[in-house]
Amino acid sequence: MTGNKKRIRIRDIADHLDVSTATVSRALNPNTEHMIRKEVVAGIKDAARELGYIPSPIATALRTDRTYTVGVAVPDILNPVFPPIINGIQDHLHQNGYLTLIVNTNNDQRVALDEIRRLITRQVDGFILANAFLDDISVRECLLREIPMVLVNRSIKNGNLVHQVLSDDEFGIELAINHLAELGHVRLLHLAGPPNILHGKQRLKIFRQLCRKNKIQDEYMVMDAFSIDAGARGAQQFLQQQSKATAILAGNDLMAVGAMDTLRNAGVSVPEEISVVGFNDMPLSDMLRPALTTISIPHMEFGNQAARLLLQVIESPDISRQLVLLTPKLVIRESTAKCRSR
Amino acid sequence: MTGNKKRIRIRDIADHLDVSTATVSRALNPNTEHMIRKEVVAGIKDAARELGYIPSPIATALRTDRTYTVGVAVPDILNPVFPPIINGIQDHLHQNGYLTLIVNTNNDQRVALDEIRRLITRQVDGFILANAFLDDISVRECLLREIPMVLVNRSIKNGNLVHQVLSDDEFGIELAINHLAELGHVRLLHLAGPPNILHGKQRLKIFRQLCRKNKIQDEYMVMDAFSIDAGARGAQQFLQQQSKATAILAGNDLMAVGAMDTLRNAGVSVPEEISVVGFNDMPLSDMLRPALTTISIPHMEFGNQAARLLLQVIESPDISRQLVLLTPKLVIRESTAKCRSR
DNA sequence: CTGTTAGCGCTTTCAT
DNA sequence: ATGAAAGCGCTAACAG
Repeated sequence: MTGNKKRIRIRDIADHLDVSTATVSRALNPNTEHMIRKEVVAGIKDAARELGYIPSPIATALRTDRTYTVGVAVPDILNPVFPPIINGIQDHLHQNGYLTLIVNTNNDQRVALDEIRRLITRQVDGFILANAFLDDISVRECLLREIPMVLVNRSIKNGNLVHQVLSDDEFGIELAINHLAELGHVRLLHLAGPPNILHGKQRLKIFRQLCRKNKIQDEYMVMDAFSIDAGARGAQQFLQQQSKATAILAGNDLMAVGAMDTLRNAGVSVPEEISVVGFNDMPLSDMLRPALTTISIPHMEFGNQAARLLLQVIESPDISRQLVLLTPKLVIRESTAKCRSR
Repeated sequence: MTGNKKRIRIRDIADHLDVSTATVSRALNPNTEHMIRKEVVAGIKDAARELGYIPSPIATALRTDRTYTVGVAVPDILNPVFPPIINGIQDHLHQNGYLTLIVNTNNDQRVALDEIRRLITRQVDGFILANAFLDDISVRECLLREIPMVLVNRSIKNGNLVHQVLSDDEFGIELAINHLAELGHVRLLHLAGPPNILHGKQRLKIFRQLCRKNKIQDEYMVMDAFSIDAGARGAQQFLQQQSKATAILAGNDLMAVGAMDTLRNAGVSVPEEISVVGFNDMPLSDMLRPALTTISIPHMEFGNQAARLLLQVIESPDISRQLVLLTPKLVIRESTAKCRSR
């Protein structure tokens, strides 16, 4: 009913108080507020409130080249690990006045690059990438253009080029292997993720090292995705090969889910015949039957830290490279049990 | 290495070819391209490519008041139903050159309103809201400000005021009740969601109607959330009350998960002793044990349709109100079985 | 068909 | 401490 159509601009406030637009602008900006007499500032703020002034972020962006938005790329929003990470990122960014632009890349580097470029065109102030491959063209692009960026959860081969927030995989896998060893398992199978992704390659490497160190027989299969389907295929192969392993360490929870499903369909019971350990402790992993024993990473904290780091980088682009390593923990549930050698 | 610092603007192309900026602008805009001689257009496009011209969406937005961004609000990104809906939305919007701004409102109307206002400040062209309460202040705000908006999955009391993409709950619940009736269940319990949300109120109402019509004993509990926890509490109450119901129709899958967990912990087996039906067919519901029988809604399609509708509304704001009703289907898995009266 | 010109709303020299 | 004025990059009257 109130035909309150017109947007209030700085000009309106200025006219209203008979000062210049420059003065209004300065009074309303915390960084320049000190340049203006206190009383004047107060008057301007009052008028702004009174008139219902809302600054135009677009005009500001055009003028200052800062948009207060950051782009976030995830490989697969359907993977339950990512929503909590996104949540953590948004929480922190939001509190600091930033907007979050989320894009889903479907695990495809080309798609990712396209999206990243679109966001660059939109002038985002920086990126948080959760979708990095070991050799990643999007990361390279950002590096080249010197756009503030932090990698979360995944990273690139040459990690010292970038800021990163990662889980301490070595520690995580050690937890898993110790747990399994204590249960009497001496022959383990690792369902590894794709070798072009950090966790795929690194977890496998650590797995093999630690097995050797602990005198445990190590088997492994390198799968082509961190998905339920890949886990299922891995388990199928495992059954066909008549492997002697008594426990499976999956590359992530989704793979664990797929593996358990296949084992169950084949009449192999978990954990009685085979123990399964996942990685991530994604939401709902406690609601599976058997509930999944897994290496838990602090999802939200991942997001928070990544956001915090990025804002730091945006403020001081030349800050030295940072690596934040978050410590995982073992969550023992129902999918692991004492080894009953077969 | 290429010190390619400077952004190429329309001005640069114009100078390069000795035409005016207006001509360049027109040549590069599909809607005005026809005003310019073909050869000139070609020349301009070539030069643009050659010089690496990237238009500034910010300048365009300032000038035209169109940002080609839309805001999407979800009540809880951790609920697995929403990621696929978001996916569907983004797919469609992206194809049409729009950017998606996703905000998570934690089921809180105040938070939602704040977020919506922030996005309005950022000049989004429209909203897709998946978080509506029956009486929703954010929806009211958008209505008041006449901002293009479509509601998806949830709606408001006075639905004819808004564009909506919803599931046909009546049909869905009918499917569920028929299924249960065929299995011999004559006493059903509905775990209803909060009555201030469409699905909470509506599904309960339909449930009661259809039970009456089918001569089925209806029981129900009204819970305060569509969450695992609420489902668990509902099941607890169910056990304490020593209800005679032999099947539970949960308000959504999360509630079903919580209920099944509680039943299992109490030593009540699903589906042997109690059948459970969910609603939504969220990702992973097929990986639960027992795998969840549920009413499946086409998540992606929800998103697609909502996006399609919104773009339509943005183009023609005065289009008549639309309601898109998507048909659910019953997915029978392991959580329902023949009634063995207790 | 094309050019001239005037802004969109804001910040920031430069001057006073 | 404040104001005048220029301009970020683009589009859209208006004029020819």
